[in-house]
Amino acid sequence: MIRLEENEKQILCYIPSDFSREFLEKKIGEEIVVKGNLKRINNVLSILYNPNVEPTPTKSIEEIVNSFDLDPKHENVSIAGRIITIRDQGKAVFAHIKDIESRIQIYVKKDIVGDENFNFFKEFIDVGDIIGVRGKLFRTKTGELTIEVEYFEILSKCLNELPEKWHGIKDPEVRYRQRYLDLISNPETAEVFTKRTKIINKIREYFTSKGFYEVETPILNQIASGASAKPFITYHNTLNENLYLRIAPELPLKKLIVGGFNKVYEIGKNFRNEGIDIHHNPEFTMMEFYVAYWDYNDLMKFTEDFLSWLVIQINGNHKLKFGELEIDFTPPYKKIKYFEYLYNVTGKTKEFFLNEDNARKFAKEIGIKEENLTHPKVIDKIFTYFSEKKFINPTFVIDFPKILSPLAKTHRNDPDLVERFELFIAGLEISNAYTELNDPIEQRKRFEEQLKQREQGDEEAQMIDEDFITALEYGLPPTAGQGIGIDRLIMILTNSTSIREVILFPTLKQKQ
RNA sequence: GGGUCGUUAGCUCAGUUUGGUAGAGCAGCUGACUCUUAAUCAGCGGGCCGCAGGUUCGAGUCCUGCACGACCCA
Repeated sequence: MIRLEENEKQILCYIPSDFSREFLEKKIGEEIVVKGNLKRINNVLSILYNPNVEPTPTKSIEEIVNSFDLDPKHENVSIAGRIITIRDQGKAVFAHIKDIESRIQIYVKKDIVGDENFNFFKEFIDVGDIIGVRGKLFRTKTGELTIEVEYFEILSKCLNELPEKWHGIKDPEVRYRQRYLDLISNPETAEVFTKRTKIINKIREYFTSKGFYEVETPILNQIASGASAKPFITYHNTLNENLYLRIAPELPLKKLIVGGFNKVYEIGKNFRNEGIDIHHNPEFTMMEFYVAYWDYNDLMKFTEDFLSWLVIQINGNHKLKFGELEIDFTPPYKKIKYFEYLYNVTGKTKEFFLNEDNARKFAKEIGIKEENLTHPKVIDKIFTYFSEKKFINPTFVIDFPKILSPLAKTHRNDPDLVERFELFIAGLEISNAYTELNDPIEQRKRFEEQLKQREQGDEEAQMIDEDFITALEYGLPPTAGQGIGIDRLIMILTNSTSIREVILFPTLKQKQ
């Protein structure tokens, strides 16, 4: 269907999604100025994108809905948004207009807008169009807040049909590839992503109130540092060298503590060249923060205060549902010692697991393929095997083996351990933290140990970063630092069981 | 990497067991209706059945391969 008609001085047209020049030429009548010149057709099309945005919205739909909850008193308002439903009553039309947060009903009455405008509305305005309206607020007899339209204008034409109004978009592939359709047609999706923004705003609010500086450190680096992960490699033309996308911002942030910042944090994307599943996306949002003169005990206290505050802000109380689970964020959170836990579930001691032959033999017995793993990785696998999905309420697993933690400070009471914890919630690893290793001589030894593991085939072992060691040589104060997986935290706070449900445009394979 | 499932109208889905003219609801189009809200009523149009092969007189349906996606496992 296509129609080009003159309405006063405007030319309006409906363009089907499969329109072509030939199609237009064939269909356009002789009396119409457009003759198939492509430029001219574009001019006609440009009318669809009206540059005169009038009426300009005075308030968002959300603000109007919230501020006129009881008696709207025929207040005059202007709003704009996308039409999602139209109910034609003959000489009056009801429609709903929405944006990301809210929707409101409009009432277009022939008596009020006049015959010509009313006919124009019925003829040319479709579900999906973006329109602006001005009018008086009232309540219908069923009590719904509604705008009685006095003036309206089409602001942008929707050339395709919207997804079904009742079921929305279900196909996960379409939801991820065309997220805008998901946001338009599925209110639950819109809620998750507006909540995501609110959560991140609240995090910034909290850290700012505690005296932290927010900083930005490089994404492009000569060395991928700060975590055990495979990096993405890219290339800079004029420098003529390969660069790595960061896998963590840890080392640059610690350099800022050397520089005199006492409290810093960064929220940003990390990139890890690894598999994709419900808990992993190759690019994901990480928060890291560092505090001079704190240790990991201070961090645990801080984390309890911060998380329980955040959950109240977002959820209203400390208990929230996650899938089948109920999670209680009331502090204090349980602390479980790494090797104590392993002893309780296996009957084997720290000394047993720190012996490589024992660890490998044990791993084999429980069905872990250990042949291609380094000793630290074997221990890590064993711990994961016994702890996976076990810690539902927020739980700190503390005092990790030193050989798993090349950047963490040796435990004050045990040379085999480091002062490190991971925070688990709903069985997910949400956070990783430690008292920072600030001895440049020991840091070099730890890096050299990593190099050995790399030579043994562990592609995730960390690379030596000489610049970082140099920074440590100038003196890193005693410091504690923590990383928080923001996407996973948002999953828990929005009851989303897949990471793709909290990332607007998750990584997908190119469609052929 | 392995397994299971999915891909049919713009959208949500039937139809696959047992091969035989491609279906519904919503959306769209035409008409009626000045408080509807999954509006209602009457009528109409709409398909590369993911792609490529194969079996068959005949394939949306059976077989093989491929693509993309979801879930589970490693």
